[in-house]
Amino acid sequence: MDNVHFDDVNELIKRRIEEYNLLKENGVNPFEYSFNVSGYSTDIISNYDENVEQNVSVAGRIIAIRRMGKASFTHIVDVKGKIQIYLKADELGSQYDNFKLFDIGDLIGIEGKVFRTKTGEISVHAYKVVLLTKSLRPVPTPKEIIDESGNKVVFDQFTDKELRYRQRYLDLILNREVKDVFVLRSKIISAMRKYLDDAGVLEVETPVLQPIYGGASARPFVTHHNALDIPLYLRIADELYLKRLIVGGFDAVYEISKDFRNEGMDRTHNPEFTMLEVYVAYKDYEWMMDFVENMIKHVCLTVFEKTVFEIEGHSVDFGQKWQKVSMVDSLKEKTGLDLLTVSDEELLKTAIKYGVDISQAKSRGKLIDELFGIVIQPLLFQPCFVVDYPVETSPLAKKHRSKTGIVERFEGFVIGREICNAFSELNDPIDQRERFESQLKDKEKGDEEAQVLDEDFLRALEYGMPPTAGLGIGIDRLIMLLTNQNSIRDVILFPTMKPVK
RNA sequence: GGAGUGAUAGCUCAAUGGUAGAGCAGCUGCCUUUUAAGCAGUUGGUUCCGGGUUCGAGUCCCGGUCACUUCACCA
Repeated sequence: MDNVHFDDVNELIKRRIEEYNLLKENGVNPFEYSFNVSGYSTDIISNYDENVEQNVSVAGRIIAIRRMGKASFTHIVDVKGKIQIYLKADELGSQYDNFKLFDIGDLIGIEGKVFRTKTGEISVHAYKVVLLTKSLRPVPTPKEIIDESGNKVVFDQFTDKELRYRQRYLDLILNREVKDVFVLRSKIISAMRKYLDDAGVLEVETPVLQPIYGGASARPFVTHHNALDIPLYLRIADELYLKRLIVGGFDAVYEISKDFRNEGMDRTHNPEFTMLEVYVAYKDYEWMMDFVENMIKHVCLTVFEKTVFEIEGHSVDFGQKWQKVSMVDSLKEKTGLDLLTVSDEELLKTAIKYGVDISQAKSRGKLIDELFGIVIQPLLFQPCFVVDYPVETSPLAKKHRSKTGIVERFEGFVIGREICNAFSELNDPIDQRERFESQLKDKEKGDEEAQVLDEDFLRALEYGMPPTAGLGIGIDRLIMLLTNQNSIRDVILFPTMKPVK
């Protein structure tokens, strides 16, 4: 005991260490090396056949114990779910005595036969029970019942959000639905990869540490490389590197990776987040619209086997053709303002009228973005593509082939939330240089998120980039939508937290 | 960054400015098909941290920490 170090020893931990010592005295290894498992809890239950004797071996963590003297019931959870175990003293002998020293939280292995109890629960009648890992910390003990209407009711649920995020392992042990969300997250990303791979798009990896950050409007994290003695930035987007690869002759590439933006945190923002970017040569944004639409539909069908989702009270159908909404036309319709011809003064006046905070909007492009966000965005429930963005808001997008002052860009929206951003990529290096220079002017005006000029990227464009369609999808937000989660922290396993103390 | 709300036993929560409590978990008994098992008994507290007011502070005041909600910014 004296050589045991816990930062917060209490009676419960002391008792568990005592049990750990007693078990060792009984010749039990409290930290076993392996255990052969024949199947998982929920599979055992669904494969039960009362006419066939089935012997199984399962392993899992004890979440409940009901001791009745010379017999006991315990529930264990494994990766798929939970199952009840029945143990009898006269059948287990010394193993039963050891079981008396087991606690909620311990990991155990069981061999036994499947049966149905008097009260109807399919369980495992153990003829062997071994301790696999002794849990030295008390695990919280929520309890649940199924009420008359068949709904699950949980008592003393582990709900403290701070503890759940900081100690996600406990959250995963105790809240089944949390694990389900992350399994879905994995499946969604797999389905996207499969779709992209099957479409002949090559998965690549580009630098996270960049001497010049670019590809998005955001403030970066800065770090320092000791040997080179230079600052390096954690990437805010993959865009400029992926386009260099298109210049290099790959004609379709994608990357799924973490981006980092040094900005505020809230329900929809984590400092590091997962982004998918796709670039396909010889295609334009019209082609990309069909591509996104089909990819999302494919994900819905393979992971959820449906295209209609109930999201915040709205029935959203990812199976229908996505409607196109023109930013310029819709704003003209609602506000009477023609973005293409309006003067700066007139734009400012209208922005104020609709409640745009002009102290934050440093540029014309930002004002237009804000105005759209307030006036039109909340109206877009069904999946749709917003098109016809003014050139000011999109420094990396190609000018529209027929409409002046407009770029070939679209953003996908679902129930008023943006889920993707794409353009016909700007590949004219002279135009690109002018756009960067215009961004520099915004930066001088105080726009900290304005993009910086990347000379090597311009040089790459000068060698010639084929016409290219590009796409970005914020994966975390897409997963929030599809799994009906209200906070980005509920789709990120270990969200960024401020350290305690 | 602003505003609001909150932090009490391992977990979930109570407590007019007046002895910090309950349920679960734990511990001691009894109990060989229970299931929020049951019955009897019992342990457990830096009330987030630091000041202040008061005869007396979990409670009121000030400062701080962390979280959540919301606004701003952004994806």
